[in-house]
Amino acid sequence: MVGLNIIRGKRMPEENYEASQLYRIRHSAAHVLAEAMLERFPEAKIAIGPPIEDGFYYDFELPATIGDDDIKWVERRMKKILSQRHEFKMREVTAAEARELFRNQPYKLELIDDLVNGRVDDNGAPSEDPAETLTIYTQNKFTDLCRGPHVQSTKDINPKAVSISLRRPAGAYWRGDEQRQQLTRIYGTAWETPAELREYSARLEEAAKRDHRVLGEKLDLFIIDSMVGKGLPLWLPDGATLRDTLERWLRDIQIERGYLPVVTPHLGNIELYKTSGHYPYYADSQYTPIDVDGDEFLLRPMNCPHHCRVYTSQPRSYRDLPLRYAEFGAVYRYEQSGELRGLTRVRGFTVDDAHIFVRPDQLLDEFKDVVKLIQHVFGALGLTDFRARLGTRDSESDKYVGDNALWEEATVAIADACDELALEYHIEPGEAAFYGPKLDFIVRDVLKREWQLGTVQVDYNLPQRFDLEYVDRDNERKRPIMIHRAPFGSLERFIGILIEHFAGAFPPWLAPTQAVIIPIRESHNDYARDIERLLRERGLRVKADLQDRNMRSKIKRRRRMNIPWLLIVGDRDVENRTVSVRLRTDEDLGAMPLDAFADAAAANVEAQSQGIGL
RNA sequence: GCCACCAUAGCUCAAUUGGCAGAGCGCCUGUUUUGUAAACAGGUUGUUCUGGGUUCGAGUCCCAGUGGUGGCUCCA
Repeated sequence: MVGLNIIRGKRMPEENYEASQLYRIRHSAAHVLAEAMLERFPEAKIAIGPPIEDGFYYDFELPATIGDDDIKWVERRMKKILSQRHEFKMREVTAAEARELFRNQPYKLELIDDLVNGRVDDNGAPSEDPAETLTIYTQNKFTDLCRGPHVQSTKDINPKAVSISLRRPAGAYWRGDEQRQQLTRIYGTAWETPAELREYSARLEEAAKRDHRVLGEKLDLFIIDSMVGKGLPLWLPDGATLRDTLERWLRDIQIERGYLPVVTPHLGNIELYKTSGHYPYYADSQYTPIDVDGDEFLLRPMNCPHHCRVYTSQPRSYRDLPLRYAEFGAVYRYEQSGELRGLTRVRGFTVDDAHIFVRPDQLLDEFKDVVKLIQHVFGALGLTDFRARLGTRDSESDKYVGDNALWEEATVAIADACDELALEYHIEPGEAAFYGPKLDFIVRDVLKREWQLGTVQVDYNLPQRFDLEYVDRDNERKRPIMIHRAPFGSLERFIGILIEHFAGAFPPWLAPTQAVIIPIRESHNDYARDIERLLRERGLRVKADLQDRNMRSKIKRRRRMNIPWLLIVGDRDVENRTVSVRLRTDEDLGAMPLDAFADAAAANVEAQSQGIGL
């Protein structure tokens, strides 16, 4: 097969992955998978089968639905082939020879055409250079169009370190194009040694336990209820407490930095979105208009149009800028049902939005301040594993507003700000917002899916479309520039990622319940209630567990809920006015004066410590 | 939206080739009064996702719908 890595945007584990033995093993395993599949389904059409992170896949057009039995059969057959010794033999062929060899394989013929016409290069990327020769690889009875490299022979692949049973067959469009044939993709994983395969399986199991959808249910944080609707999460009290804590924290930070609160409605007249350009450009992700007394209203997909109208509510002077309008604004977007996933992809979400209106001379500093704010937010939460992406306009697409000069200016401004902050970023064409380029902060969830969280965007277009102005020092009317920014991105997605990041064990300042008081006997209940009251007065989120059950079962229950501090109180504690502190890490700190605990806990929360030590 | 798979008590799961729908946890009642991960006893819990069909008989087989999961496409 050709090395058509249509894994756009997905990172390989290492820079030199393509040169590694592991890459060859996986590439070769993909060929063996194709060989076994052709034995099972001789009429199958083969597409492509590259190595990917942690494994490989191969796409097929199959004559029938594939079942578990087929997968098992193919896996057994692969292992059989791998246990024999078959060389991977490379041969150069002309295009004519290749067409003859693959005359019954339409996908291969299409690839051959593209290669010789120079429409794609070996990596599947657009290319100007026609390929001069093609290469094929043969092992056992299977030959594939492929640029290699491969292992020398099947004996270089340990059958015990290969598995194709990992995932069920999946649909995938030919060349990633929704309009084209849907193929059946079979994923496999392959490693150099069985021990590595076992580690990988263990890693998957561990990841499943951190899944925010699993923890969200276990910790009573949120539900997604089918009667309310897909992609519309309901926040339960503990989840809402976590969310509220984050909101208040960010709100305070923003007030310190001169942001001004605004509150605007979730609907707007369609004229608002025609003016902003959302209506045509964003149509695919909007809900159909709602008829209100003969006018059409849209559930808002973004908050910026409303904030632009706040700006125009008064004449503005150059002295007023920068103006920073902040709102935790709920937005609604139509997402295809198959794309919804827990809290990370929903249909209604809250953006920790702000729109900053600046003069041109203020743009760079203001942009840098925003990036620093985002870095501060990520840093405070220990989110260090992210990458910064500069999304630019795709020159071939027509889904953007505004002329090139403005886009160029905005893109340069972002790049300059990053350079001045020594922030590493990479450029991805086609990832811009429809009104301007943006800098995104991207993290991965437990299943290694990447999600965009924080974002900063520079926009010259909406100010123009809304005819925003300020009166400058020289008494001329000038156009402000707009910065759109959201450090969390969406509260829903951010918290989803945060749940996985902390594996549900939140630092005390975020934990919905920070401490539970567990009386040893019923006679200690009054003391437990006293402690509860006192700690609540200190601003701590605590509960006295007064249920009629024994202490040990209460400990077990609360441990499961990842409560940072358990305060066990018995006769000795009542007498000495102490609490016996047990940490969620199972460390027993022993008895400590109640006031000392209150001080230490309040200090820990105040400092937003990552640890739970006192 | 597309391809595939799945759906049994609040949760995790069982139910032989189609033959009376079960267990643990939870919940309720009583007994127990406990010093660091489950005291004991009894009780309760069902439109087997929904609607049709085949059959003497359907949790089990067939069709349609709904919801979920994995993947593709798309995106905060």
